[in-house]
Amino acid sequence: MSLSAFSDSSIPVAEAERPSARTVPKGQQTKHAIVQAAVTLSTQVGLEGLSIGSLAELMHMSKSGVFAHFGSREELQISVIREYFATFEQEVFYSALQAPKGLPRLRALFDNWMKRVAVEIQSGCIFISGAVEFDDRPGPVREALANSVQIWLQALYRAVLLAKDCGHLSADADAQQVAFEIHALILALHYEARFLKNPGSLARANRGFDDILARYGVPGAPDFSV
Amino acid sequence: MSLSAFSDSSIPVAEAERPSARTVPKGQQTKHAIVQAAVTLSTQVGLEGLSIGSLAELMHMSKSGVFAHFGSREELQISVIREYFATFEQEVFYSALQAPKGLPRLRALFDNWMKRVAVEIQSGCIFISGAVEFDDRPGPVREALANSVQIWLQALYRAVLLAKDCGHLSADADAQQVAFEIHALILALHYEARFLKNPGSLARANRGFDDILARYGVPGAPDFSV
DNA sequence: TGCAAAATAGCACGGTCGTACTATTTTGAT
DNA sequence: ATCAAAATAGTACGACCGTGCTATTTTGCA
Repeated sequence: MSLSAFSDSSIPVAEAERPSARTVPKGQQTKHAIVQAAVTLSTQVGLEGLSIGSLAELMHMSKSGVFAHFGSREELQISVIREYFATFEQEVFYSALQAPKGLPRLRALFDNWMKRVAVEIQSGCIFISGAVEFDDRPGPVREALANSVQIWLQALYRAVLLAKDCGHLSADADAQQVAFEIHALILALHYEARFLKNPGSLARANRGFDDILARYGVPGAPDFSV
Repeated sequence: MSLSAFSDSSIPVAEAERPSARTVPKGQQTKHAIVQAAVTLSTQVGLEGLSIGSLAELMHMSKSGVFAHFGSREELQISVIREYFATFEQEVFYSALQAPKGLPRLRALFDNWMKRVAVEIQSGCIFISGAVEFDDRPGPVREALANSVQIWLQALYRAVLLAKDCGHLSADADAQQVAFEIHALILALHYEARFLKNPGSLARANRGFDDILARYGVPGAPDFSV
């Protein structure tokens, strides 16, 4: 009936999108759209708070319609983690590779990370909420989550190492220690800004990073003491 | 019937305890015992994961029996927060007041905190899990939680200030910044040790603290460069 | 255009949750 | 020992959860 032509809200969102690349099956398109929505939802309510019912409602689909794409809630959660990690990798890691090796790249890494967290102060971060939700719950979800984080922290660690190799950081700087302290700053920023709503947290995280560089940095290195 | 004399497991735990102080009503005793159990449970599954059913089972009581003491789940959660904060205050804060003012007391504060977190790596920390669970959920529970944390962070901040006043920390040290970075170290320790199970986290948190003191400490101050 | 296959919907089940209501047991002062 | 009050148990309700099952609709190649 012609009325349905006006009820756009009842149409699955994927249907409204450009079918950019042909030969890509419809189901896969909507699945991707579902995962995208699930990521947004998870940042707000956590991976545990993510329910198939609320996700279906958000997608204007039936519960079973959503469910069929994943086969289990765990598989949905893992898909969310993978998608979240992929965009994190893109926004923070790959985009920092454009900066010159050494200290500039390390700073780009941190700046990109800070940019993300600044947004996540409003929305939430799956790597942080997920860590709390799954620190005591073994299983594939926990593994996927821990794996993603470890990969990223390893990348950060290697960036510090590279900065040492370039002579931009003191040779006796403990790279693991530096990475740990950078991670610490981000976690404190998230905690104090998002939960406590303390003003000035962002500036303190930035200053903490500068202090680390001041401590281990080598005078004359590029991008030193900004 | 005499059989009941052997079924100790069906007796509420509070009944088995010494009724130390007379005139203290029975209900209040069991309520306290319930809160204690609820704290233990909450450290493991979070304040959100805490359910009246599982708590009742743990206490060998009926759901309604437990429920009646609080009137709502929120009130139970708030009781848990209060109790948790009270023991935190005792273990970390008050017990550090025995140390001399200034840097020694600040170090005692940090050491006590570290001692707690070292245990909570196994059990969990309500101030951290609660922050994630309630960062987006307004209400009395969130308020009770944020209040407790703010009080503690204020105490930490004042301890840094005092160390400055005593001349143990450089006069141009930013006390807020120092407190922020100390908090950051604890959060990173909890994250990397409890969730990622990275070895060496404890040592890195300790070393981070020493580095802070080395950065702002005044040579000749008591307890300097341990 | 037809038609199998893929995608989605509908429905039901068992489970857990918080909590209201009522009944029973236990407490403790007299 | 008595007996009101306090503490605890029993039961039920509606809501939401994940998920299995069977229809129905939609897709996209022949």
